[in-house]
Amino acid sequence: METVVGVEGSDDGKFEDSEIEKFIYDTSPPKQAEDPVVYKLVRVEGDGSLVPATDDEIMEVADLLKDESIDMDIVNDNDKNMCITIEESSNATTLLESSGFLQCEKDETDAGNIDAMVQDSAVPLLDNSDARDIIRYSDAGECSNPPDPMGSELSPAAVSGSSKPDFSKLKGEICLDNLSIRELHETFRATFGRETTVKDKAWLKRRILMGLTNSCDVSATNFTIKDNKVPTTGNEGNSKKECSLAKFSGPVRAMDESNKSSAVENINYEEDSQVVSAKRLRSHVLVDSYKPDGTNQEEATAKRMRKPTRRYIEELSDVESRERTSRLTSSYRGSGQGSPQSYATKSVRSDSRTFVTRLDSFAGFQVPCVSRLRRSRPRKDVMSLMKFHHSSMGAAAKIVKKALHSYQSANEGGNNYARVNSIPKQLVEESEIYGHTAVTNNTEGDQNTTQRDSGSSEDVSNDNVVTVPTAKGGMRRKHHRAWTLSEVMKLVDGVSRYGAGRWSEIKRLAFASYSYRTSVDLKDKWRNLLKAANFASAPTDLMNSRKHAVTPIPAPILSRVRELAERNGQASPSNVSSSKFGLSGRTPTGSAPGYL
DNA sequence: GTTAGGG
DNA sequence: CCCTAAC
Repeated sequence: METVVGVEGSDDGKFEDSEIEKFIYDTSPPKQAEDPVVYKLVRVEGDGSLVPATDDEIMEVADLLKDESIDMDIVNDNDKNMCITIEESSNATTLLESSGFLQCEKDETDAGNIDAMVQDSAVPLLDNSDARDIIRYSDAGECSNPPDPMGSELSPAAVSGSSKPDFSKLKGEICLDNLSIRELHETFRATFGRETTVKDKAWLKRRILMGLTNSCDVSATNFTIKDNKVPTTGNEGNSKKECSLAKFSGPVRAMDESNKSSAVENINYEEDSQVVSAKRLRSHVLVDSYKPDGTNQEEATAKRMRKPTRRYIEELSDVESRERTSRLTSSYRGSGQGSPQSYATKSVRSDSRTFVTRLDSFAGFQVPCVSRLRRSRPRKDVMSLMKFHHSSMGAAAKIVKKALHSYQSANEGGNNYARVNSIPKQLVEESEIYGHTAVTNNTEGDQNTTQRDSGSSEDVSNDNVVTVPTAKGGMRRKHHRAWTLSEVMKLVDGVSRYGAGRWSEIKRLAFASYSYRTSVDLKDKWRNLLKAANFASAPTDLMNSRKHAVTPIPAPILSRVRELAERNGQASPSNVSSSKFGLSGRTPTGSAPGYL
């Protein structure tokens, strides 16, 4: 709690680059701790008594894993480095679930051997200082727990080379070094609620630190642990030590007290913590930890969080756009040299929406700015917000920026661009084959694409972004995604099933896998189909005549569309002239023609 | 948040 | 496909 509070206190909202990095790294610990929390909870309690929410927790974990795994697969394919975690995480989690949790239960059964168990479980992990493993573990942490202290202690560098580890390590050593073995034992007891016979100072220290860290995290977020502790904490002096230890945990958690942006997140965290329900906590943690999957889950959520898309901002002011362009160019060139912030910004700007989206989902941050769904145009209010508070962005925006940035820096391998760029491509490809898709040029995309690789130009079509001159004189970006036959068929099918007009339903049920097709898109497409269908039917076979039709829709489908339209009492908008006069005549069944 | 329509 | 008005 203390830690959190401290964070909360800061309202600044400003972050430095370094801070950002910290932020990113820091975020992982909480989730990591989570599992540990459970773990610990079970074990400790077992020592003294029972294991309450364990089942639920497990279930939840399983669910979470499930969800994650689904979303993550894609990510993983794209970039192993970036998403290290995701696919593997699921595995790891599973592993943990089976091994860790089960183990815990086992421990519970015979409390006598707890010590041994602890040793067993703890030591191996520690010894395995393989960076890769640790990372994996921690990532899995979303649902499982990767002992933060362990990771930091053993292989600081392993954790993406952040500087955090050193800090924690240092602190921990200082705290415990002054304690005698007896004191260590006491501390141990206070921490774990049981005695230990181990005489090895180093081991004790390690264990305590570990335990405390976990417990601290827990205590900060969850009451359960606290409760566990309470019984054992009766001893005097122990509490004191705990406090110091708790302090220690603070840093580990990595929340920079001066870091305002993270503060926001923390606040939420805390709030949830108020709720005893572990379940809730869990879910929350996931959110905070930037569950990659977030995007996919509820578009609505993403929408709310997102910050106005660049393009909108650009559109708002010509100056801005100009600036952006220049910046983009320069930034791109100096990707390695520029300050991190500029780098991040640039990268974000440079790429198309898809990219950003991808980014967010991959990294697992919640990037408000762009939802995975294609266009997310800012609401009016948002725009206005941006306009008026240009200099002082909202907290959310800041956070996003930060997250993005951190993400970038985390993956800074020198070739971020290439990697990043590849992501969108894959993504696009995942859903469909765009063999016949019209290729538009994507100015920005091309730039990036070119850089990364050759022969990727085709892919760009996925994220078609075209600049279109507007009446105002500004340029507006328009992305186009040709409707594939399969999509059209799905649409038709959906309409037949759920009825025209229930676009959201159709979108949800029939187009669940097409994130880029919104209900509005469906509606528009249907409108066009209707037009086409009526058009084709009335004259001769216009369809055949126009070989260059943008979307060659097979006659059968069109006829089906017509049929459906009729069934639904829809009339073709284009045929107004004919239907104008024959309101009653047009519809055999007598249903309203639909247009007046 | 959805839909319908106009641009 | 974008943007809005209505609901």
